[in-house]
Amino acid sequence: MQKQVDAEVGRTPLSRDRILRAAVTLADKDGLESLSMRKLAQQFGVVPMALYKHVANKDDLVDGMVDVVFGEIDHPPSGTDWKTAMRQRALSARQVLSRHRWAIGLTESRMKPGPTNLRHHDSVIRCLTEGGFSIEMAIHAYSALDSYIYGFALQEQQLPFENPGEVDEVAQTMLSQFPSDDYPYLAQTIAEVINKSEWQYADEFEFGLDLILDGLERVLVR
Amino acid sequence: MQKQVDAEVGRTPLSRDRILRAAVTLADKDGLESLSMRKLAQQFGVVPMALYKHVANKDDLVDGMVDVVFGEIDHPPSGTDWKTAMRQRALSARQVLSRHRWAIGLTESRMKPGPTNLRHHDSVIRCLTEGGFSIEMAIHAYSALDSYIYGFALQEQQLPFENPGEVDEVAQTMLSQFPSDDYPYLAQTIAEVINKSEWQYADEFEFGLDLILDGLERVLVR
DNA sequence: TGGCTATGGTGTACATCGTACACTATGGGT
DNA sequence: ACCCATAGTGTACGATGTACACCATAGCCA
Repeated sequence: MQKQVDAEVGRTPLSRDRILRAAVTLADKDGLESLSMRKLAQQFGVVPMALYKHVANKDDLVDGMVDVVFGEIDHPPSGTDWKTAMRQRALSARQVLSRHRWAIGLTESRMKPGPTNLRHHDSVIRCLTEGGFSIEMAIHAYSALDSYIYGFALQEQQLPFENPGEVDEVAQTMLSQFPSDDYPYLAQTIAEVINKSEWQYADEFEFGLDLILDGLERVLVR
Repeated sequence: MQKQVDAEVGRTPLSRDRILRAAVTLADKDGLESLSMRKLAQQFGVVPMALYKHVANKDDLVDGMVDVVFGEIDHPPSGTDWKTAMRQRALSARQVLSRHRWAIGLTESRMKPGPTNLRHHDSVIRCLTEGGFSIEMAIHAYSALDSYIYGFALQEQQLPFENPGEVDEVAQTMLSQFPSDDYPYLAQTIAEVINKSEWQYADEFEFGLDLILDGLERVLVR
């Protein structure tokens, strides 16, 4: 009987994996805020409580989603020097985090990291130690790099514009909003941004990244 | 009549400011997750809807809370070189963010920054340009530093332990949890952490911070 | 002095959420 | 032929944000 319904609706059985994937795409589209068990269940043509056979509760769901996202980040490739490997990983991480902007503040999950996470950490530390870092220095380096990466993603997420095209417009209205005498330096900065057309915040990423990587290299060889 | 009630209960009139402060301390105590309009209203012995005379809705409330928090961050002090000034600001920011851990992921508020925020930005840019940075370089520097600061706070917030005392314990259970053959480098790292007693993640902050500051100095004088 | 209106607090009501709990159908193993 | 683990259903409850209509007060102008 139920089987017939399933067949009619063209329903594949649920699974933690399918649920997590659907949840991620849903969050990508509408934000995590508006992701509810009910809407998620609807995606599968299923009653909300059905999800709870595969997921302990909403927190568990979100933990799983975060794990999926972090699984998308490339490991530092082997076969190159640590610097380009870590650089590549950083770029991948930024891409992934900007694809799943909702995941950024959410790393409470990592209180109990999944295997995906652990494997990634292992890869990174391996890359660094093989590149000549002591364990202690590797910790320093890893912490510095990831802080920068997540922080950048965080800032990028909360800019008052979404597309590069909007930058000028937003900047203009900001300038007109407040008397530039109140915030002279800020006003000058905004003017500069308007001036050099095609400025994108995303381009800032590599500047800071290289600052850190170069700094690490310097303390390494010392 | 109402006045009598107010007097009996010892009630001062509400105000946006009082509400925001109460909300912040409440969030500090129990986390933002469990901050509800009802609980907040209860703090004042008032019905939930009363708050809406001073606050547009919960988003507006949170925006206000974030603004309060960012107002606590020291501006870069004038009268010193840019490097120590910016260093001091960074330390202050970290302190504030670790005092209000809930505020870290929440900067969607800054989509419409309050005056507090604008004034702070102005201060920072001023500090940098007076220190010899071009506007373009100041943007680079500001972005790099703040990305690092927020990212570090984010990471710190989501560590699997709260007090330095727990570090060893957590590390031990982690080590025993997974076969160290699966994650050899990670295992080695954890062992190292256990080994050097009194390791605190907080100490990592200054390493990365100085990495960035030194890097900035170098590109400045170049 | 008396009444008008803006302001701020009240009460009720509703939609939406996460999820506990009891149920039913199914399909594989004995 | 039966049993039982597994997966999906249905109903129900408490909590939450907030719309809307209401009322008390205080300050103002006549």
